[in-house]
Amino acid sequence: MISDDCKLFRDIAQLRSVSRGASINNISQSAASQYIQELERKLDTELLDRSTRPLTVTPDGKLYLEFCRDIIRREEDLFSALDQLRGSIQGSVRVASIYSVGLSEMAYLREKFAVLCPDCQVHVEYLRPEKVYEAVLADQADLGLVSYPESSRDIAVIPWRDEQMAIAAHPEHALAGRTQLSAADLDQVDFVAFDDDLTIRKELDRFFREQGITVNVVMQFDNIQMIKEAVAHGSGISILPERTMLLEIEQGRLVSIPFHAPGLVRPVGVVHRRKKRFSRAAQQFLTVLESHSLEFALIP
Amino acid sequence: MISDDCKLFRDIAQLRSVSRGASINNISQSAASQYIQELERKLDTELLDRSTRPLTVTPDGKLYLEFCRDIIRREEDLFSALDQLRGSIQGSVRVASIYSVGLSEMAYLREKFAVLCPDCQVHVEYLRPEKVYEAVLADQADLGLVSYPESSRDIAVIPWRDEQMAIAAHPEHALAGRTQLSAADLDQVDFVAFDDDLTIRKELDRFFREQGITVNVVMQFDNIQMIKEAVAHGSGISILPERTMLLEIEQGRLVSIPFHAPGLVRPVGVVHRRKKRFSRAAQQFLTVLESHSLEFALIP
DNA sequence: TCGCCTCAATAAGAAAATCTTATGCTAATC
DNA sequence: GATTAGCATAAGATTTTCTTATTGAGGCGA
Repeated sequence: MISDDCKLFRDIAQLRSVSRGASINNISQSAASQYIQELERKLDTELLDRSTRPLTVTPDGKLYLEFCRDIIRREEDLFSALDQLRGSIQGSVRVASIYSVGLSEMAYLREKFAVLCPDCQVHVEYLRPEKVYEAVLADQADLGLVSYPESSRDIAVIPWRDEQMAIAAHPEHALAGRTQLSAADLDQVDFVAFDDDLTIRKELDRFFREQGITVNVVMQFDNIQMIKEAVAHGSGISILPERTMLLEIEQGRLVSIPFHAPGLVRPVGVVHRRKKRFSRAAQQFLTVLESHSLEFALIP
Repeated sequence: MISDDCKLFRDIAQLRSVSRGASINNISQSAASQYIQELERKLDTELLDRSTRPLTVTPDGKLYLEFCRDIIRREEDLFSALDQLRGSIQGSVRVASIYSVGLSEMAYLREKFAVLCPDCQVHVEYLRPEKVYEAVLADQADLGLVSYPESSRDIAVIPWRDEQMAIAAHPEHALAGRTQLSAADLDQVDFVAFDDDLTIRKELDRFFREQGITVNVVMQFDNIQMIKEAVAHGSGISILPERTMLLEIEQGRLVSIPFHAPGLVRPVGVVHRRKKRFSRAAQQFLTVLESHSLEFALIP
């Protein structure tokens, strides 16, 4: 450490003895003597007056002693500041999430995390999907929760869960009473869709094509919230991750109709910067996510 | 210097480049790289994030950067403080003198010194002879002016001048009219002497003995001032360094009578601590003293 | 996506610094 | 003036630091 030399000088000056200062610092008397001489040569001054015994500290030496004490103090401050920073960084995880991982689910995740890692902190920020990637890339978030996660050179993906999709319909809708629907039932239906540049839209389009049906896209939005609003307003039906409708179903604003559509799931994953080591908190949060996806393989 | 490492880190962090930081500090890129790694190992943290280009300073690195800047600043402060101290010490000389080096002569010495060394300062303190030695030994004075200087283990002597001795008499004294006296003229005269533990007293006693005369010691004092008072009061004659009487002669309170007494001089010398190096000012003051003793080999 | 360029990391060994042991020298003390 | 304790010095070993040469990786333009 930078202050080792300072400690040696301080001890020698305080004890007024080269040899005792040396032994305290676990070096030979000779090494200490040579060190002091070298120091005096560098500073071009006399720090200790060895013509008396015990030696005395010259005025210049007193200045230098002050300097050394200061350096030692400052290095200690640095260490504690680093410790604190390390603690707070290691003990915190910043999560950027898309909106559709709902508030209530996130609250549940936080609770489980708090049990596992009581001294840690989670910061959750809800962002639009592309902003989630940006946040992760810019190291503004340690973990990103996105649907249809895509890896790239700088982004790695940890799959989290595949969300079951279901029909979303207004309670009064013609299909609302049905307990089970097949794809064929959706042919020519009024449909509230995702924007056509979104992966989920492409997946649904592909699904319809495979099933040989066509839907009548009456509106499209770039987020689930607006789609649910439109469906609740009676503009048409839609296909959404079932768990994202739970609140509206409970409120009687929507109904969900299960339907058999193998492979029609929305994958959600965790994205993170490649090469970045996870903080302790981030590792714990991942553990929570993992156990959560097992626990609620379907709908909680 | 202690802050060399700090400078290297500061430059690397500021320039966001290991290689440029290295070249600024005149070391190879490799050395700088190894240094940073060693530093990170010691602090057990990552200071620079090399996964991006140009590299970025981590939060820990920013803390360390602050630390480095602080150390650099403090070392600069130390240097300037040392310079200042050195300047003020090197530019000052503390002189301890016996009283009989008169005020007017000292004023003259100061003038000559001021010409030779305009940025320097002299501190003169008048002390009794034994106190002069003490002051020099205790490093409270750089130079001591004493008569009959004695060297010892810790005290070295630089002879300065031998002061001519003359008879001091009251203007009305029987001998006052004489232009030249020999020792025989002093036989049985009333004499104001120095205390018998003083070297000058012993020297005079030896002189009288050698000349085969006896004086009648009517009073004795440990300092010239009192002797002059007694002589001026008419208590008797005395033998004093001629130059110490100049003021009283001018005032008509005393007369001095030259007399032939080879070997009867009062040596005055400069004493100083052995091994102690003279400050620049002290050296200059010695030069002044030397040239002064040549200039006024006798009485100015 | 492929070179290309720049920059950092690493390897190996040279150079320099620091340290140790052994011994000499000096202040302090009696 | 002899002894003791403590600092300085010498010589050489050890450790650290540095350099050159090379490898590996990010950034960038075609």
